[in-house]
Amino acid sequence: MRVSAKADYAVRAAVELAAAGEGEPVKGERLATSQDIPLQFLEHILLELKHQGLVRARRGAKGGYWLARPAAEVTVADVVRAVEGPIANVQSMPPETIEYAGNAEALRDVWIAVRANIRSVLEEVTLADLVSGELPRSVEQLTAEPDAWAAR
Amino acid sequence: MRVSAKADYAVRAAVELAAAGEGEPVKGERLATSQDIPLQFLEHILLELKHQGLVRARRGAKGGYWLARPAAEVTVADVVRAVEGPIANVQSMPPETIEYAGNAEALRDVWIAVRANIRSVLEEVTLADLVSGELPRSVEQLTAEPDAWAAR
DNA sequence: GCACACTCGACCTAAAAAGTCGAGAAAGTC
DNA sequence: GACTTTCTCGACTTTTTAGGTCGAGTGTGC
Repeated sequence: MRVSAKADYAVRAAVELAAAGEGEPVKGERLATSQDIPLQFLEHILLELKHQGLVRARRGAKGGYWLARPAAEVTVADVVRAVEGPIANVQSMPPETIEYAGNAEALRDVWIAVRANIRSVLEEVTLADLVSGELPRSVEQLTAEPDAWAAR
Repeated sequence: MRVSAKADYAVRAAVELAAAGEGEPVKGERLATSQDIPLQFLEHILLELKHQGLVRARRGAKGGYWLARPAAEVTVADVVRAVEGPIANVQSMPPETIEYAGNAEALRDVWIAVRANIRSVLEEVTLADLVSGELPRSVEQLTAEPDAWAAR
């Protein structure tokens, strides 16, 4: 139950693009240094984001990357899915396709519930929220509990 | 953002032990066949559960495994943590220890919120719930949304 | 035309996940 | 007390994924 470096990098790069606004394209190298991500690896990630239609790019002098849509219309879930595929799988299978034997039948519903709860965060937060630092109230409420900050 | 086969196996085996009740110990082989888990791999998992104090075991004829605590007092989170360590890490680091640069600062709070939401499911559901098939209301509500069953 | 910066496939390494093997040690049975 | 059963546990193998590198292209702007 972990977030890969790739997904983390992708979101951070996307946030940086969101912060840059509509003006000039941002060079890969600047994204790499400002978020401390290995450049070549980042370019692969940006390419995937481009293939998924989240990002656009132009080569050459004055080239670079920019968001294909307004930052307020791109959620964290969009970015994570672009590089990792469907969120929250069990053994690389979507939970709703799994058949559990006998006593474990109800376990499928647990994984479904977990996935729903993950989505409810990632699909609510947009890149614009991240740039402004103001998260949706439902998400802020979750981080408000001191318990949420305890390692476990 | 995926659940490993190991964690899935561990929970299923634990549910099977919960279903067996307080009577005789259950043999590894029976757990393996009833939940269709490779025996040798399962034995490693059971050993980890034993080391974490969730399960007890006895060797020899009439030997087998059983739960160390009543099934109603063991949550899915307990089992998952026993085999996978802390739930929901980013790049194998707990989210609260990560420092994000500049524009990505708020991202940490997002991961914290995700973790909190995962916990809120896994810490609510006990092995007894799974055996009976009756999940806590808060969890049932999550699975009630048709949207929760859509692959994405 | 030339420098810049993305494009993209091939490749690489390390670690983790998943699973197998086999010797040994405790528990019960006869 | 020999024997069988079943857990114990380290060592090993295999497969997959994560994470990262290289280098040859190709479009763009000046």
